[in-house]
Amino acid sequence: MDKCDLTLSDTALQTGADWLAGAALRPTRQRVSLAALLVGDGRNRHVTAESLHDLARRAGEPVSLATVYNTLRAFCDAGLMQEVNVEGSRSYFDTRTDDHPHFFWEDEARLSDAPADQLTIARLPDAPEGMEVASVEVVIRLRKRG
Amino acid sequence: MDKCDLTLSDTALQTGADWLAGAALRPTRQRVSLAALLVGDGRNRHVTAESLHDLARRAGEPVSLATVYNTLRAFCDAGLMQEVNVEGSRSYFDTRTDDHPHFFWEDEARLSDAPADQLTIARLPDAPEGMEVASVEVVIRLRKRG
DNA sequence: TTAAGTGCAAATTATTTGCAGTAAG
DNA sequence: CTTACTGCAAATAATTTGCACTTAA
Repeated sequence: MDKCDLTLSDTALQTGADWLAGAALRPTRQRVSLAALLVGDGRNRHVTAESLHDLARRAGEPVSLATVYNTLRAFCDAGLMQEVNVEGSRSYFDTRTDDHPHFFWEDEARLSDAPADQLTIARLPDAPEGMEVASVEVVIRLRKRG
Repeated sequence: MDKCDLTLSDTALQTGADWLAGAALRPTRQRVSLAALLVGDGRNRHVTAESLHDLARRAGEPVSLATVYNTLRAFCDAGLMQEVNVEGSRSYFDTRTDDHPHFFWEDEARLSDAPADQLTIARLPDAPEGMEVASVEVVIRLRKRG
């Protein structure tokens, strides 16, 4: 309930563990912590390795940065998350895995979901001969009005 | 005429120089060469720093990799090109500067324009309060059918 | 002449990997 | 037990930067 609570609730940890189990990933302490931070409240989350590492540290669940990288990679490989390309340098990861549009807040370098029901692609270019569409990424870049 | 010609034609160099002049960029030998390689034939081109560096070397117009990076950055700042985010690591640069869809050929790590007239976005999410849409990036990822 | 551009090498940033120790099945 | 995971430190990859030299205006 308390959004500033520093420790993960048991329900959050359980949700995280279930999420891992669904992908047959070994539920180590680190993975369960990260999973709980990512999906513990049932909402989608957008993180970078760095931001998730910070979240974990602040929740009192320390995990090495290398493990955060490896874990995010593992979660993506397992189909639990997807990588979103918005910025040349950093990589962003999203707990929602279907094709949906994103807002990228340029001044904060933050990524969030854009309301998918407000996006209508009436026509999409055909895939060239012998190719198929793997995914369609839509990123709406935002800046402060002024 | 010869698509395998190793040296830049005078017309290509002239086109490149004009392109620079349009943005009030000092036409150094290196910049004119790179500009000629990018827009010399009047068509859009999608490059990475590495690929453009290779192109220059093969055209007998050697430019240091650092200068290629600095120059691409300068061209973007001047509004002559735009950066396109498709892959976490590498940055891609496009000589076409309006919002238009891209194909990203995953197996070749190659970027190309998708036919813009075949994309129709009937509805786009509203920008959140106090924000405005800076750009809309659409990347269609392609893989071999199979 | 002078401010800007170039090239090298060194620095930075994001990410991955080797390997010894630790823990899950 | 055995194989996979973790964490550190070192390696890698893409890009940027400091600085002495060169060049366009």
